[in-house]
Amino acid sequence: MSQVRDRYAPSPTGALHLGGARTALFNYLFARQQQGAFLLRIEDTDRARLKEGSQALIEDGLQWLGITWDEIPLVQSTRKMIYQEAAELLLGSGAAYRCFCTPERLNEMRAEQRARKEPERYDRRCRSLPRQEAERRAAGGERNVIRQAIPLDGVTTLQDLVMGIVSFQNATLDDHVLMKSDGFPTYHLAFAVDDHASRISHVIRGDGWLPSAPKHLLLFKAFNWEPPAFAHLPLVLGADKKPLAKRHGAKDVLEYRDAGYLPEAVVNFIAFLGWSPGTTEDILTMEQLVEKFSIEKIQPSPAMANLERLDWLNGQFIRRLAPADLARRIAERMPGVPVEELLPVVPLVQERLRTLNEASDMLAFFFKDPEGYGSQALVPKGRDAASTREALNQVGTMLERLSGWSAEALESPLRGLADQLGWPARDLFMTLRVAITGRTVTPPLIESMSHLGKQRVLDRVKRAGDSIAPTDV
RNA sequence: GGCCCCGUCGUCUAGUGGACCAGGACGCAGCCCUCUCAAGGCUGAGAUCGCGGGUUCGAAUCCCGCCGGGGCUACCA
Repeated sequence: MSQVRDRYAPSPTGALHLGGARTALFNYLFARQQQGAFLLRIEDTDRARLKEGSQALIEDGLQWLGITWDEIPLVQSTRKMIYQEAAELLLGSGAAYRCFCTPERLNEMRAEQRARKEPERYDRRCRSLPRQEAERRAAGGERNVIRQAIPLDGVTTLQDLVMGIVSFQNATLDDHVLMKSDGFPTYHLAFAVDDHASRISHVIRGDGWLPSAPKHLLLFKAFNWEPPAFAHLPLVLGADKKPLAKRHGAKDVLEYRDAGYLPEAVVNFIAFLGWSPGTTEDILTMEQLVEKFSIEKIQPSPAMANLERLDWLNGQFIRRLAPADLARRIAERMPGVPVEELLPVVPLVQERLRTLNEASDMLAFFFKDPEGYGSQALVPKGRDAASTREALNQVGTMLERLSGWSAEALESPLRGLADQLGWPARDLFMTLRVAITGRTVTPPLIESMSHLGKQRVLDRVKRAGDSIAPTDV
């Protein structure tokens, strides 16, 4: 079989959301695995819906995920002439015809069809217009569109790689518009012309296109071109069970980046939306996905995006990162903190993170003193302020005299002191934790103290002790 | 309305006639570990495989009907 070539063909009407990203990913995985080519095509033939900057946004999203394309993206709006020539070809062979019906007439026609509970379809009034007459009127400047002349009978059968065999009665198909009166092609024409021109072997796209797939097949036939293989992907649903694509406010993938998700995790997450390797493996890198991907394993039923799973996956991927790599990624999110200073403390939080953004909160105390303490937090349940202050004093004195400052050197003296005070170690540790970090949830205390350094620890212990107001005593 | 697609724990899924009184994962509950929180380990609750009929010695798996959900039905993609 000849080379596999596939593509992702978004229309630039907004950002890249998870559903679109998944379509792109599946195309990418398949092309890579088959050592073929993955292309990007910009479908901007609808001038009314164009959004400025959307193409760049989509490209940024794909690049962030590591989905790269092999050729310069085809932009449809630059190919107007080519579509027009293709339409002429169809006109010549009778596979298409000019239609002069006005929007008003079409509206009336549909209203009547609806009233009679008939299928709403173009009634083919212009289909019987003699060719010469149609061309004369068009040449005279009369507004017209070009419609596909669908065969009046017969069956068109699609061998879909995901959905299986799907058959359509030609009689139920509409003579839809191929060329608009503004000279731009509709999706259908542009799709066939471009996929043929790009020698696309596999069309992997959203299943919203399934109902028009027979028309596309018929178009290829009319051109006498070899049609590509089709794979229609089921919808991705949001938590509200509404299709992601249509859901108001479907999130841009770049928002996941900003929220502290790893592209590796997002890729893994969307790969499993409607696909699985057929084993119990659930953490796969892009390379492994390329290796294991197969269109046959794509589920034909819609998948709901379960964001709790993304959180878990992200944690898993964070844990698998080399500490230096993690430090670098965290540094990007903590302006003013150099990577070198993050390097030693990042291992303390690596297995506690679910997103990159949580790191700055967890690590903040290494870089600045706590804002202040409520004695509430400092004083353990069942203790009073006076004895807490006394405990802090004794810790200070003890630590000051300590010669070593490794975690090992710190631990047993601290436990010993707790014993001496008659406090459970956990209580003393909690008081110290709050004194040193200003929070009750932190990385491991002793190691944190060790990394923080003797002087800063002593300062904070003293400040905490002093903060317990005499009135509390 | 018409055409088309889909239907296994809350969610993602394994499963393609016997090894399935349905396996894994997320989430949830409990226990263990433990200086907090996580991570990790163990245990548990959770699916009469949408429903009803067939076919078969035997069906989540094949057939038919029904129901439910969704998509498309534009000079949008």
